[in-house]
Amino acid sequence: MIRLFNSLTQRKEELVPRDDGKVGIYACGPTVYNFVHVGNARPYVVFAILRAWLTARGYQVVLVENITDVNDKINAKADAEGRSPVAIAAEFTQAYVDDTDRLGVPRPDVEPLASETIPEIIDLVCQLIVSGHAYESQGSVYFRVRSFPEYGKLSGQRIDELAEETRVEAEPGKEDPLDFAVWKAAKSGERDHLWESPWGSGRPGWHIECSAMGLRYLGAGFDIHGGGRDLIFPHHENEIAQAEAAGLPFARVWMHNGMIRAGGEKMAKSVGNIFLLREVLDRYAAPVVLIYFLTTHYRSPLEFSLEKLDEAKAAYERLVEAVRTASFRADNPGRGDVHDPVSLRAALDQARTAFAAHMDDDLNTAGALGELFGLGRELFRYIGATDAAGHAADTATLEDVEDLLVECLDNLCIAMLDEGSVSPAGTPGARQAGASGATATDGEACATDGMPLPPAARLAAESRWNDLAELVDERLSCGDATYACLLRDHLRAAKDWTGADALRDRLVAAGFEVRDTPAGTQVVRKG
RNA sequence: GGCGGCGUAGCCAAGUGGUAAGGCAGAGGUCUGCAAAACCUUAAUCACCGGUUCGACUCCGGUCGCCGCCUCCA
Repeated sequence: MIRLFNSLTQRKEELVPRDDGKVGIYACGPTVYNFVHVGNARPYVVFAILRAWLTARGYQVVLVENITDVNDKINAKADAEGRSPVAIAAEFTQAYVDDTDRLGVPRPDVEPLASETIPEIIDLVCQLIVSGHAYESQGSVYFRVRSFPEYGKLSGQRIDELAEETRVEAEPGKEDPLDFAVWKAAKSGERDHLWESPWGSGRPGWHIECSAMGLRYLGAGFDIHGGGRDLIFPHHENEIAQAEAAGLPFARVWMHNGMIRAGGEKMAKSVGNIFLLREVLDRYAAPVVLIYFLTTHYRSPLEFSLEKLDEAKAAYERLVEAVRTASFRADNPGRGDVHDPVSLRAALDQARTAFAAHMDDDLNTAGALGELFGLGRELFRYIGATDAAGHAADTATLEDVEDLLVECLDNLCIAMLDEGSVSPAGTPGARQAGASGATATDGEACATDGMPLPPAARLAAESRWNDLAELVDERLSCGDATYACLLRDHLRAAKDWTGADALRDRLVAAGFEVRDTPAGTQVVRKG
């Protein structure tokens, strides 16, 4: 059973989709007048992971995330730069897609543009006018807030109190200061980014595009609507009013992510404490940024700092180490009796169950990740105990551990990067086998001029150490440490410490970190 | 002023009516030819004050502090 905290009711509720087995999610995306910052990226990540988890749970999910490309701020920027609003919107829409793509998180299923939803918006405005919930005035159309008794149900505000405290200035043409524009008449001199309507040339008000797009793609009474907490009022409140006053039930569950802060204050363009997503991704690999996001519950505020990213990186590397170790030891179990994996098996079951339970419980990614770390510790303990006893590792269990870790991390959209790639240039998805012969994938990239190389393992088996040694540097230059590892195993077995150390130095120079294990030399690529 | 949230070890952060996951950092130790990685040990009367309860960090009330929204904002 999936439970989600619903801002509308202020409590966790069981997810009961409108249509059996299907979940529709609408999340508020950016207004494109600048590069997105880390704060903008949080909902992008949160709702992508919600979709991933619901999908893993067997639901058929549609995630709609709008791009608001019609907005006063876009026009303001265009004016300031002497450019067209269309050009500004196009530039930053592309930048948004480029930047968020780098997170390595699957894109939303639909990313509608406000500018492509104008007919639906006009239609909705017409319905509101017909039903008496909106009125035209001087070419603009306003929503009559007092005509909608439920106004304030999401934000917990009462209309009368809003009226008393409102800082909204009375605009000419408004019946009530609380009323808000659903359609804005073109100002004199404006030419771009305008559409014809029954009320003359103009553009939609800020909130209505989301009502229209949500209804268009997910239909009335859709399941989940998400966005940042700061959007609760007035944006989401108004979305509800516009849709429901028109007789169309809106979202049933509202999810709001907490704000990212910097220096104790909300990260916001207006505060000037923003860190652009692209800047962060230039310094930290995508999975590290995801760990940073996901080790705090999505509803809590999250402080941004480079130190926290560094901690996330260390945490990520521990997970990578666990996956790498499970993989390497599964491939190189060692000799002797198989060490009893009962405790590791228990940890595996525990992690599998608890991970899912945490995710089911309002997307508790922090708790879920904790389970993975716990499994990692049990894995390391098992390996340690196995080595201490001079036993062999249980291959099947280790493979199960690796599979579970990778699968769970995949649910969190956290890719296990090739360790050499724990740097921004990394390619997601590569999994290193970890064994002495682990770098086969890299070796493939290195042409051999059609000449089949003698497999390192065969040379070693035949004790042709000189032949092996001759190939070490050549293969190392191709990123293949296989030969070096096997030669080093030989040197260490012969207690040739000088030779073994020298070879380690060469491996390090080639970008590898070297670890001696009872099962042989393990190398790890370092970025 | 109204609405909402938060306050858990040095830092970050889960969580539960029955004596507190995990990550980072620190200290000591183990393993190792030396390393690396890992493991072990080590730290919290869960902001404060009351109340309910056999028992609360977890429920209720109050206080203090911090944050968000009420204006554009993910």
